[in-house]
Amino acid sequence: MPELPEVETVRAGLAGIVTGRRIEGVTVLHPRPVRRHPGGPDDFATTLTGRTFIEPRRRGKYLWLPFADGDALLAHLGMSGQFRFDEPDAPLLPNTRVLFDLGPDAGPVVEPVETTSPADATNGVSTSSTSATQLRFVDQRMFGGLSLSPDGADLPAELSHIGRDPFDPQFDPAAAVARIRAKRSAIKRVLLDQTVVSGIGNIYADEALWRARLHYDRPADSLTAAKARELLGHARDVMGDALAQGGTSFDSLYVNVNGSSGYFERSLAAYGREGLPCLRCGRPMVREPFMNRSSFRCPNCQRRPRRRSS
DNA sequence: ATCGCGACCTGGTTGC
DNA sequence: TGCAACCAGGTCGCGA
Repeated sequence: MPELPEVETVRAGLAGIVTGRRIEGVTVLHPRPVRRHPGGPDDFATTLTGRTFIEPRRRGKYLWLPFADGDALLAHLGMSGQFRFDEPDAPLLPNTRVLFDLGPDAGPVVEPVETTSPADATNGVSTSSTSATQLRFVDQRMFGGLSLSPDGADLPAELSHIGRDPFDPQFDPAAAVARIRAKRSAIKRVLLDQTVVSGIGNIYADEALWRARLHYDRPADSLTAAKARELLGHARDVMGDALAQGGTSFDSLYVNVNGSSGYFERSLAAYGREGLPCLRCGRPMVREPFMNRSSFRCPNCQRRPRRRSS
């Protein structure tokens, strides 16, 4: 599921749960998610135990969970990664890969739920649990990964090649426009290139291109600076809209995708709308393969570019 | 140096 | 009904 808005939702959820807490133990159930950790699963478990989290951070689709000692736990959700927070004896979801047992929350004391109140009996929703202390990494396809990044609290060295995302306070729009226009590749390929601008994936690339009325195959260096600036603005706007929606439909206990739920019903104008009318002109949207994946566009609003003349 | 493709995985859905 | 093929929102490394 994860492009920038989804990863940011996870980050914010993790921030409320792990910050200030100590790792009491780590269990690696499958070695693949820690494949990028140099010491392997056993070292991953032992080296993380005893460390204390400070507030999680994000760049693009990457997360890192800094420790008070200056190192960090680097995490990428891949295509299907989730963090879940559960009671240690709760049944494991399928594809649970790594367990982190956390010590008690050392942060501000939370008002205990008044369970004897008749008012509470009316809403059967359990909104909090004082015994949930296990952070779980669940990942079906295992494209995601976890590793310890030495001295990575500020910015993991592994992310040095990842460009700033549009929500980064130090994001430089003019520089991003210049990087885009320096590429001869198709504009969608450039949007997906995380070294140029990070955080944009297949869905939001299609949404941004639809808003800008651009065809995915348009050479990036054929865009005017104004058009490139507009496109970046659309990318940021659509991800901001998704983030605003995502923030509301989550149970704060579960740091992530509940997998199901109505979160998926974001207002998408392009992605997944094959055969449905373009929300601007009414023509049926089409799906076409591009870079071994699906691209959705309006055949009227987003015309295929003429071939480059030189 | 840059670009494009295939590999890496599991599981749900589609079509014969 | 069975089974193969296809599809999934990402990233990396390799060869050209």
